[in-house]
Amino acid sequence: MLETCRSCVFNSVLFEGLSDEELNYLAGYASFEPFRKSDTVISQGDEVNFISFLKQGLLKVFRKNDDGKEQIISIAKPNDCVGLLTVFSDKHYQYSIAALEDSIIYYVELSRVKYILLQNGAFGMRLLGRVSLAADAIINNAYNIAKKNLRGRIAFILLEFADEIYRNDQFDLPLSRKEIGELIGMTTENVIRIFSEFRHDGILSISGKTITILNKQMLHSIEKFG
Amino acid sequence: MLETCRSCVFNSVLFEGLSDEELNYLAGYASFEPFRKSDTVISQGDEVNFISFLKQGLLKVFRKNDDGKEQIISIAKPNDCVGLLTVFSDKHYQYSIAALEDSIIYYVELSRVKYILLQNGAFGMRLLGRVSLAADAIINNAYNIAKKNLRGRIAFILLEFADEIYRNDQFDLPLSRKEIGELIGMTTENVIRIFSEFRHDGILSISGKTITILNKQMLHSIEKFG
DNA sequence: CGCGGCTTTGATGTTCATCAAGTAAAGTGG
DNA sequence: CCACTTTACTTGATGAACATCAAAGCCGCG
Repeated sequence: MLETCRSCVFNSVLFEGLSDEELNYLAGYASFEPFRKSDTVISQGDEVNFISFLKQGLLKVFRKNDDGKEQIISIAKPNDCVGLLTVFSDKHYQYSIAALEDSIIYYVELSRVKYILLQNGAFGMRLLGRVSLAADAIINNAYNIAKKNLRGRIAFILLEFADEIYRNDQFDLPLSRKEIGELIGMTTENVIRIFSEFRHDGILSISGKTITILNKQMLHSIEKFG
Repeated sequence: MLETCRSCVFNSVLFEGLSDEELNYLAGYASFEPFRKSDTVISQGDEVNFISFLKQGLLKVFRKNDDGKEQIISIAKPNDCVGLLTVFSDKHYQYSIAALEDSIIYYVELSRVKYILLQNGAFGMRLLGRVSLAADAIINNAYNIAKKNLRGRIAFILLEFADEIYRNDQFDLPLSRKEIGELIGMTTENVIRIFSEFRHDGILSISGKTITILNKQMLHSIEKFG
């Protein structure tokens, strides 16, 4: 298992700098699990026993509002440590997580991570950095989206899918129109309306879930000034 | 200095569990600085060399938008570790900080904290918990405010000042109407309009900066359903 | 005293959510 | 595999919430 771990991205992201002994201690109890599209990975309220790492696929992190509506907090992409932020602040997950595509998740026992944390201060410092960065990203994202108008928000997430997730100007949306609304805080109807608008303006070509970005420059300026 | 430190809240909040030796190592190079109302404490871009702790007073943490407008991220109150979140993720502050009231800030050298972090894993674990909690709080706050309507947002921050900061239903607002707008994402005009509305409805009594909450129950239900 | 920033109120227009209604697609059970 | 049900998608009409613009009084400060 050690060799596999050393070469796995999980290692390079989170566990770099650990000794072979430490890595073995973790790896011996590491595991992985495949999920099918739309499977539930974690339910709000579940006990936090593992650190989870998305090896392959795409997840949505979401929670239920007071009024019963779902709100998507973030999209996890490959090589993300899922829910790293809450692992150290709560014994129970405050969010649910579901697979948007077929996914593979690696687990390492949290108790073992904590054990090593106590021995190895440098590891703790790296973790601190990563947790802080993750928090910064979420906070920045939330503020950026909140201050944009609807067209700007749609442009923003389209560019995110194209540039950050699929690295291609044509891709299949892994989210329904409704879910997109839940992600960027607007109604389903307006998501559709603005998609149509962008299609009429020749910015997008849309066929069901398949999106092709035709005028990226325009999309960028809508995102910036929206 | 050791005795002072042991009894200081800074200690109980962040440095509990450290040995006398460790605490001395930090305390020997701790310092404090008083600020007058409206003084700048930290400027966006400053190098992060210290962990700062607000002993007394009130601060605003803010940043400039792309369009030049200021946006208030959070209000720091006594016993808060100011900017704890960015200390471990960046070498430079991404936010500016200014004093809303006369304040006293304690500093501990970051390099010394990091040195102890390397020696003492338990300290790292506590820090991780605190950083995660701070992030959770900011994220929750942002989402909660964003989904409220304007009356709900005003109710929310009035209750925050009354219950969390001043612990009194009468208090002097430390923020201008404009700053309140920057804090909860609305225009100055609408802040004023809703203040007036609340006054007419007998919920508040307003005299310049001095606010008295007359009908707290009403305010709570506006905050909840807004 | 006069200037600039803060406060206040009113009028106007834009943006967005909501409601309604219909079509298309995707599960589901016989 | 087909009828049936549900869920997703789409467009239009309407109204509410909110920003913007305008104008005037107020206050502190050099």
